[in-house]
Amino acid sequence: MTIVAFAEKNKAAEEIANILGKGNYKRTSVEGIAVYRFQRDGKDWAVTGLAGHIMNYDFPAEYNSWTGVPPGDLLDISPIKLVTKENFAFVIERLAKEAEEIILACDYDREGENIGFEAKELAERIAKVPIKRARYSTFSQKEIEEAFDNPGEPDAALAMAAETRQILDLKMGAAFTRYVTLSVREKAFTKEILSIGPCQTPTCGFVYEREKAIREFKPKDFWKITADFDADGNIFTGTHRAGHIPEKEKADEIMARIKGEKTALVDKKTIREQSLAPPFPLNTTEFLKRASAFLNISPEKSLEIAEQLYLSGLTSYPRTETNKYADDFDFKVILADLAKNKDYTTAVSQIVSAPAGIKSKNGPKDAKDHPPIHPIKGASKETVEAMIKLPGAYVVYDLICRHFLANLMPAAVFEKTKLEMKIKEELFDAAGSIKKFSGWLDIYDFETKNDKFLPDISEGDTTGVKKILNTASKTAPPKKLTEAELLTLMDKNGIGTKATAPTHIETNKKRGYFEAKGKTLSILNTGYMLMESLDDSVPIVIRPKIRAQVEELIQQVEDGKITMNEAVSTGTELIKKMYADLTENKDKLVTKLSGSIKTEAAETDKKNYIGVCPACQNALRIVTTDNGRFVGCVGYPDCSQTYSLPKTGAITVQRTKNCPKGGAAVLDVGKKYEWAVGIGPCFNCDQNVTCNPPEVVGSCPRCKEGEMQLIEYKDGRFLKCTLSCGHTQSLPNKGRMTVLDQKCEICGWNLFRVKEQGKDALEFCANRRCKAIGMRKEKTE
DNA sequence: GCAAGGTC
Repeated sequence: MTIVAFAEKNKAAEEIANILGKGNYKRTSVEGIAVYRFQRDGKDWAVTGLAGHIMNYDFPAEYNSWTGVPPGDLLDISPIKLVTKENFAFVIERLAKEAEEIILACDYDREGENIGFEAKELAERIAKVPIKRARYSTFSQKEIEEAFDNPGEPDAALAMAAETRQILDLKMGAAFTRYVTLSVREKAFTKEILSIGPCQTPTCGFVYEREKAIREFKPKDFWKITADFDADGNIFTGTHRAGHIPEKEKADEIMARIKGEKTALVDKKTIREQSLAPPFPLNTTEFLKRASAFLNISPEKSLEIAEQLYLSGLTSYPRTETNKYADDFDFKVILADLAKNKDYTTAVSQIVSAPAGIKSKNGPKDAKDHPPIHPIKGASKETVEAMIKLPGAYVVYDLICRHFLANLMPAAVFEKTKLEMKIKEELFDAAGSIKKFSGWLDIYDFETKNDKFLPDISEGDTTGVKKILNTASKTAPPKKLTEAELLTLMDKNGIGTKATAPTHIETNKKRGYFEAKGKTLSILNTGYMLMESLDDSVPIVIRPKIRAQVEELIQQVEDGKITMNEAVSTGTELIKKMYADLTENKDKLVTKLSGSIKTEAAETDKKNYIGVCPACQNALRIVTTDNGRFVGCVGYPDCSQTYSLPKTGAITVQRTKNCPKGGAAVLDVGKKYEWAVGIGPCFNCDQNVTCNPPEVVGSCPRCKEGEMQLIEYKDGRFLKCTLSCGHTQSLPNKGRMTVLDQKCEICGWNLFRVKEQGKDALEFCANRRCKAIGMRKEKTE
């Protein structure tokens, strides 16, 4: 008989076997899954690692049909739990047969308890043996031994808390997703799924809120007064104390008081040292934020790289909330190894030779899960790239190493100088900053902090005033949300976990709700329309509150205050209420979303795409029917915006031209003329001369007042006076003709250049009344 | 086909 233990993952199982077996264990394999066997106190032990959850909730098969089951019905039925990783289930059953006792040894948290219960459920189908729980937070000899010497009882409440989340998330996600997707498909053809979820939707909500703030932003005027001071040729700038002045009169008053002043007084000078502490050790969220901000790598990719670095033994486990090292953390071995990389040698020797010893600047979070992300081994760029074939592998490794080193280095020190300058009675502020001691910044050069110098002057000194400026300006709209900011918002609001935040961001990208351009996120039309309609109908869904409410129910289950069933039914009621709000506003939702989907389709149909509908912001495109053609909105029938088009002639939409009168687009009709959508033919327009300036070559030799204009038509070309004197002149009809910038020295007309195929190009004056006529210059190409 | 959470 054997004592069987289940850990959350293989790596943990091996650690446990190593510690409990005192380095003496045997690795066996069942169904390709490692089982570690060893002896302890005369007993046989078997430890295996699962792979996170091995079961998952789903609806019974008869509810799989999206069209056959009204989505709302999903809220009234109970999902069932099914095994998703059969090979692990097999190993659990196999080990249960030989077990005299089972110890659940997954991570010490809510999901870990739940994963243990999955193993428990499968094992209990096979054998009735005592099932215990080993609780540990680190893989130290002492903690592991204690955890397995005195295992406790499994915590059903904790495990059921996770179960509550699983059921409520599935119900809400499935019902909402099916409903929105199917409703939109009634009006617009799309194979895409429009998903809604308790984490992904608030995540999109953050991007939407920022975008909305940008779109609704109204810039405000302000004035700013600055002065350039001259201290013995050293020029520095100060800003008037009033800062941003919203009223022009006020700024003008100040200017009037100091106009023409040539000297200023150094009224006050303060110098203080400011130290900048190194960053806390890296936890997952902080790591993802920095990788995005410094390296421009998406959270999803960063986590994937960190996972590979971890599996290759280069860095530690990448999923942790902790940003504090344990008291007995061994920095020395790692530091010695890091010195192998020449980029780190100097920093390492600084750290190990510090008189006060090696000291970490620890953060406040100790989630008792894993140590902060840190390097395990020092490696060169070539080594890392040879081990991990992912773009960005080395820069991510380098970031982790530099962060680790920076954290152990002394604070940087800056000297901050403030000058209060007085021009008459008006106060101006100037600030300077000089790095006195670089400390950790030596190794961590991701954020550059440039020095800003001020001249060496003292209180009571006077300086010259070179110029005083009153600059009119406008307040700037908020900036687009960055991926790093989004991660912060998610973390603060409890949306997702350290390990899932990147997935939620990725889901939104995959659904076409928002996209990343470099570090910044931009909402896409579908995402904006979805959020806007949800904001109108079920605003709670796009805000973090929805997660918080479910989280509170879960917490009550965890605390044993309510049962899982009670929590599920309360939670389901909450979802039903939201679902009712959603269905009540179906029309609005569908109109906006189907319009946005059709707009995307129209935008890719370049030939017929016209532009944005002024009435509804969807797409305008050319519609051709048996009765002719016109420009219509994809939002039809909800939007009936239309424009007529000329009845004949091939139409080409000009992408480079905008109609100054506000036509929706400018079209070429045949090769004959232009037409502005919503305005009409360009030749009837008073703006035509501005839009299509005639090409003139010189003054009219007959009336002397008009200019000779080049007229080109299908069958030929000639010159015609722009005034009504009626003078015309023919031009050679063969070859490609261009009017040159160069002028005829005799008559002042622009020279012409004609190139016939197979012949040399000719440049000449075309003026029949010019004395230069006939003096054609040959030009070889 | 739908969620979010583990882990690979």
